[in-house]
Amino acid sequence: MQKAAIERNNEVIAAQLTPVGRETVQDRVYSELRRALIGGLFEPSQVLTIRGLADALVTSTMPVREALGRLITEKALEALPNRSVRVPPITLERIDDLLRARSLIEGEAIALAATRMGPRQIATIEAMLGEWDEMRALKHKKDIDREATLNQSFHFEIYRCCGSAVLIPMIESLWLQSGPCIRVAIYAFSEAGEVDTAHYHRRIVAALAKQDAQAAREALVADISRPFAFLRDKLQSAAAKGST
Amino acid sequence: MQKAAIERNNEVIAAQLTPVGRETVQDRVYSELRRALIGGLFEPSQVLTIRGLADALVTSTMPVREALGRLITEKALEALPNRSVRVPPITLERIDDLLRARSLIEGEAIALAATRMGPRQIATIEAMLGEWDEMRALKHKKDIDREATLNQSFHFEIYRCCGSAVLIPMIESLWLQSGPCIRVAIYAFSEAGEVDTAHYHRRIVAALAKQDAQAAREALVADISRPFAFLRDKLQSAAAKGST
DNA sequence: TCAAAGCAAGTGTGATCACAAATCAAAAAA
DNA sequence: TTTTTTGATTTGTGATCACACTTGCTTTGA
Repeated sequence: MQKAAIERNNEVIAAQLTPVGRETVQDRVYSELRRALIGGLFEPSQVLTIRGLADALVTSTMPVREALGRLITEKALEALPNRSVRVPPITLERIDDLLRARSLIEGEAIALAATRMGPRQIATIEAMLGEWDEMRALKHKKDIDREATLNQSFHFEIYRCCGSAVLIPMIESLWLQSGPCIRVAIYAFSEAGEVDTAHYHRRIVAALAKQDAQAAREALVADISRPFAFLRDKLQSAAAKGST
Repeated sequence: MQKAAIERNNEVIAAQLTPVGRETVQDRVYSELRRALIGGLFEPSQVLTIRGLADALVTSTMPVREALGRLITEKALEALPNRSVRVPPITLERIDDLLRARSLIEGEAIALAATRMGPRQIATIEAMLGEWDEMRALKHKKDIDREATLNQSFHFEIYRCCGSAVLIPMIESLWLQSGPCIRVAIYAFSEAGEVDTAHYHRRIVAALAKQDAQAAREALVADISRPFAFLRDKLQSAAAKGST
């Protein structure tokens, strides 16, 4: 019986081949819509149609409708009584609500991560800090998308260390919900003279390196509060102008 | 022009008729599965098939598969690599993880509610306390389902007062995830001599009546910790027995 | 001129079918 | 007896179709 030999041979093969995976169309549609939502590619209050998205993504309606259903249950999209779906509109209450929830949960996650990150993980996020500086050095083209992606990677690299399989999906859901709001603020930021995001990230890294959970939490809250505060002011002044 | 008269007539009609609503089949399937999950009707690790559920619910596969997809994104169900779906198995880590998340978020929700509940709302949950006592008075039949439903109503009546449209869906998601676990504990409770749930609820109501957010948070954490702690012990002793 | 009725295009929902992958059982080979 | 292979059944996925509801526009009537 050559069972052992066959087994060994299979292991050799497995070591050289990378798993091809078996992603469904629905998963791709879902991921794509997620990406678009977090990245703020859709505007608040914009309505989405199944057939429209299916055409844009070059598939049939079936994967799209299931992906939309999933996004609706995550509150990333909103089902109108007319059965059409739209990205939720921005309101003052919603902004405050989202910021409070994010501070609470992401704060907890980073506090947990602070006690669990080893030098290996710290090095990873420090490298991201460097990457950020690099990007700012050749700042002639403001690559907002790249900035947003890097920011996201930075945060989730940390959250992943919190060791909670329950908190992380909740954080993802919160990013999904605040994506369209945030993007509005990001655009405004880049017009109104850029604030130094890297500074806030450095504070976070410093706190994590010292394993200071409380400081990390505070630094994080300061970081995520900025776009919300900015957006809040913008909305309030717009409302004031509109009412006069 | 009799426009005003017609308008008035329509109002009269509207006052007598109750809106018929337009719930889709998918919504009903989703609600039903939610109810079953929170109520612990499915066992941890149990696998569910689309066609099986469709037969059980007497519909076609279409509404079921979309409902399942939604429940998977909420982590109420789990998608296996084989593409079959099951209710997530219980592990020690998961229990601790769920309890921590629930304490954090439901604690925050009740703290917010404590400052926002008026005498009207307090009266409502006090009435539920009374209903509980009533039920315990004629305790000859242990109606576990009714107890669980009442417990759920009690908690969500409070949470609804927190004024956060973001936190409440997260809490619902957490109940969905802990439902199958909790049920195991509940059954064990009713065997092993019932602990007085009403006592914990009374503590919560007392704290809320005094608008004492911190006390309310602590009382709540004590309340929701019990089944988790019980389940934790049970699992640990089972593991100890299994390994010897 | 204007409001209401009627019509047409568009949209979501559910059912059914085709196909590929997985699972399980029986049969064949070692 | 044990392992492998083969075949049948089950299952999830995606496409397509039929139907009902909504929406926006045109036409009709006052």
